[in-house]
Amino acid sequence: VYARSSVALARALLGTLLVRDAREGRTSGIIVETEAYGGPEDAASHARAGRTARTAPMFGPAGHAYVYLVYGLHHCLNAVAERDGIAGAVLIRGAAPVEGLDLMRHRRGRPHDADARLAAGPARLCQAFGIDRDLDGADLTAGRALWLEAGDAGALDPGRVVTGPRVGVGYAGGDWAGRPWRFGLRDHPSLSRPFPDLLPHTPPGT
DNA sequence: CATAGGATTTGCT
DNA sequence: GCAAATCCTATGC
Repeated sequence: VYARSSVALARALLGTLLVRDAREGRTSGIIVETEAYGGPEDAASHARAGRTARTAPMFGPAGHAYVYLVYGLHHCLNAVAERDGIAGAVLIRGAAPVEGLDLMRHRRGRPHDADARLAAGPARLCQAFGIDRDLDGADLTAGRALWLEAGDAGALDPGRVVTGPRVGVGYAGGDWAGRPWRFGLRDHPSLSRPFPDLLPHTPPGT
């Protein structure tokens, strides 16, 4: 299921249930926003520098977690795609909380946040689900600490799926920053941020 | 070995 | 709207 292109996997993960089992309890949520990242050819991907100690999981077998620390204080969760030896991963950017909302709120330490915002954003999601680098490389198909369930993904309305440019990758050259590799459910309250309005395509520089 | 910068979030102006 | 928080990685000398 995971051993396909990161773009295909990013689209497919929408509507699936992300489940975290920890000592403090169980938390889960429906994934509503993802982003695809490629291999060394993708100037916006961590794999752009080739295989390193940090990015090794991206080059490993599909269905494992790639968790990294960003800006020195936030964690982000990816599901590894592509076959073993080929780099590719899907950043999980937002989920609609289903189970363990109290635990999520406690982990977040922000009692007044709306339910839908508890895991809206890649770093908020990791904080709400209690995900850190201890889970880097974890097997998401083993069903132990962290896994994905098909759930009622079939109930997802394909007409609600929208795409757009990936977030925060403006440093990437060429057309990499502009590729519509971000996927989400239109107008969902648990998006990290709105998708840009779909406008008629205009050539660059106009 | 030194240093620049980041797949973010939050709080203040 | 802007900048701080904060640390690890990647790169260059």
